[in-house]
Amino acid sequence: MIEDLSHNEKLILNVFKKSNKPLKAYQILFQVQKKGIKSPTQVYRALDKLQEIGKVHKIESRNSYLICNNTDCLNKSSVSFLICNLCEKIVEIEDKLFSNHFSKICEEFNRKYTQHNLEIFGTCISCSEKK
Amino acid sequence: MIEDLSHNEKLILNVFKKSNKPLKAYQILFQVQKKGIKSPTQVYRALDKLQEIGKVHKIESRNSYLICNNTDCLNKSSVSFLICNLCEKIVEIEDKLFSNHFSKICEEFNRKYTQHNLEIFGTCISCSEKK
DNA sequence: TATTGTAATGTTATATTATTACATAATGTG
DNA sequence: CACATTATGTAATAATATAACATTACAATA
Repeated sequence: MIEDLSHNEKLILNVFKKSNKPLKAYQILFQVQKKGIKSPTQVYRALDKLQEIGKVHKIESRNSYLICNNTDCLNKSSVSFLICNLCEKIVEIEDKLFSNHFSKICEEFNRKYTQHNLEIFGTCISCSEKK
Repeated sequence: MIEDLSHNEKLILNVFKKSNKPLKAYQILFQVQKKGIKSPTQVYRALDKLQEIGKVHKIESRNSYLICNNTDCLNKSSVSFLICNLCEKIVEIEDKLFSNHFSKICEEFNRKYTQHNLEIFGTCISCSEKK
């Protein structure tokens, strides 16, 4: 629940809401320094919490973080993204299907599925048209 | 072709061959310091090349690198891994199927698939049995 | 309201991962 | 050999992330 976010957590969530783009931890830090947050630790703490509750996801290959606009994101820890290889625009995909599919794959390899991280790179329509 | 790897590239590929586990750049650096390699730059350069030719893949969520044992890996830039969430054992999955599937998803979103990065987390059999 | 326990914050330092920029050496080709 | 190209070496620094510990805020309850 967003209501019980702490002061710092709300601050940083707001930075995401305003930008609606993937952000890096130190970009966020620079944004909130005006508001009194001084150290990376504080940012990373908030990011951790926001990730735990599924409001923010990390894009591993980019070391960046993206707000989740799904009202109640299923992807607490599992995430699937489409990333444009040219302009870096990123879209999150909802994915019950993926989880089921990946669970089966895990079974084949004698593993118990817990979560996944999927990044699909491709050229978005506007970048395709620019050529 | 492995034959036309440079001296440093071969050195570092050998470190992977000996360990056969995911390695971090600075772990590699410590290993090869005996052999005269002194700086991270040198390691990262070799890693870049090894990744380009598909002999090594990066595991983004771990900032680590893994040798690819497929004789001629299809996954030059696309990779799919199973990662044990407990012991961190990692297995690479070959995946023509994935690429096809992800291409279709890209089409649905008006994108042209280029590559992907998939990390499926799950508990491996030996970790399951330990409980 | 005083006490006390917990969660949140603040602060400093440092670890880890990766790149830039530039200098030097080695190697192949005309 | 001369020259271009590729590989190496070297130093500095940027970018990302965590550890450790001090302080404050705040709610529960005696």
